[in-house]
Amino acid sequence: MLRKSKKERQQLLLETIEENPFVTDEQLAAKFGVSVQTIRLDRMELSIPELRERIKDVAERNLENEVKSLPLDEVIGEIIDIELDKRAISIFDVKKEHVFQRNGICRGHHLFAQANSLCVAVIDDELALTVRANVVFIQPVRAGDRVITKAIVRETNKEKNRTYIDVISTVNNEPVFKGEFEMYRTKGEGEQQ
Amino acid sequence: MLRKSKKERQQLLLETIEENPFVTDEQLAAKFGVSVQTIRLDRMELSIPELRERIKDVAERNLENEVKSLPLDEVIGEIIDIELDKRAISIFDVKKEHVFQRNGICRGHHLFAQANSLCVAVIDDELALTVRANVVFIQPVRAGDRVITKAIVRETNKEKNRTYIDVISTVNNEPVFKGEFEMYRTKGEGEQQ
DNA sequence: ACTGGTGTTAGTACCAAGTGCTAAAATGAT
DNA sequence: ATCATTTTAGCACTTGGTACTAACACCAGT
Repeated sequence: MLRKSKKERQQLLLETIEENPFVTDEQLAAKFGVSVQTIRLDRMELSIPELRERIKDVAERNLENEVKSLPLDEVIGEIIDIELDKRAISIFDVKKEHVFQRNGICRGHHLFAQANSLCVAVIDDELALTVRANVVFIQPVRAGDRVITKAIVRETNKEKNRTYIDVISTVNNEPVFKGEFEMYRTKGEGEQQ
Repeated sequence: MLRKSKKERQQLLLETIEENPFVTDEQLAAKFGVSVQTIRLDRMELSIPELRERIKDVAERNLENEVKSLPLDEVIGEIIDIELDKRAISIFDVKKEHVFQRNGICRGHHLFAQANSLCVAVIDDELALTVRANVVFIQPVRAGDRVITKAIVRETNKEKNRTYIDVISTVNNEPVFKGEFEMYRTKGEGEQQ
């Protein structure tokens, strides 16, 4: 086996550990056909921490992320008031993970998600699906802002299995987002898709 | 200091480790005013693995999660083709975390997010913000579906700093979502420095 | 008072996966 | 051949444990 040069080996070492941080020095030594000590010298030179530190880093990054990723399948924002089939209010605190790094402005789909999930929640039915939505982003929202979103049921058409909801989101009482949502619901004639 | 009973201590131990998996036996012993050995017996009885295993578990959970949580602040879906200021295509695999538990149908805001972030991406500008969106959810999308979304720039109005984009999402060539997005941009196309 | 059971503590040997250090080889280049 | 670089070896020590044995401490029952 043609042994690679130091430089090549160190480059590969970087890539290997990047790809799989759970690899031990011993495994690396075997992989590159060198001694464990050589791997350790390499790690020193490249300032790569030891296995346990690497794992810890991954775990710590994760623990932060877990908080971020949880809202993914829950209601976006916190519902603070609800009267089924009539109206609902939720609040959503915009954090730095919700904004564009470049300009600090909240990504539109988070505001949409808050409004949309509030519409789903306000409907007193087993099944509530969004059929159509017309939304307007009135003012940019930034990290640190607290968005208060109100959903008001405008009309329910039992024949068509539709509910129409008006949504308005504000920050400091200034409107930042508004939308009209047309929702499908089963109640009445129980028509399933 | 009244020392807690074994049961109380073990309950608290569980909660403490749940909350902060990075705590060592020594720290726990200090916290509960017992010996390290007692903590270890407790862990045995409760089948709580040692610190390193706990950290590793968190880290491994992460590696899975990374795929899930990354999209939160990146583009939703994977862009597979893009021609700046003209058109773009992304794919998004719907997983079980994207759907309502109750009926297995994808939450609308994920489809919106895919479309919206594709619109942001297709604009060749420093700043691109959604101003208005009219969207229609044509057919329910379910876990396992692969949503292919195409964004086509219809028009750019340089005076108004606006770009209008048509979006259509399909599953197995059947349309499931469509939308019209009005985007704000700082510069007209082809005016980048 | 003696015995038993539960709970707690102490101590030892051992492990993985390292760090930190010194020193000796092996290798390559001039 | 000589010198620097690179690699290897060896040893002591560290953390945060496991696994096991042995010793206490304390309270209850007969």
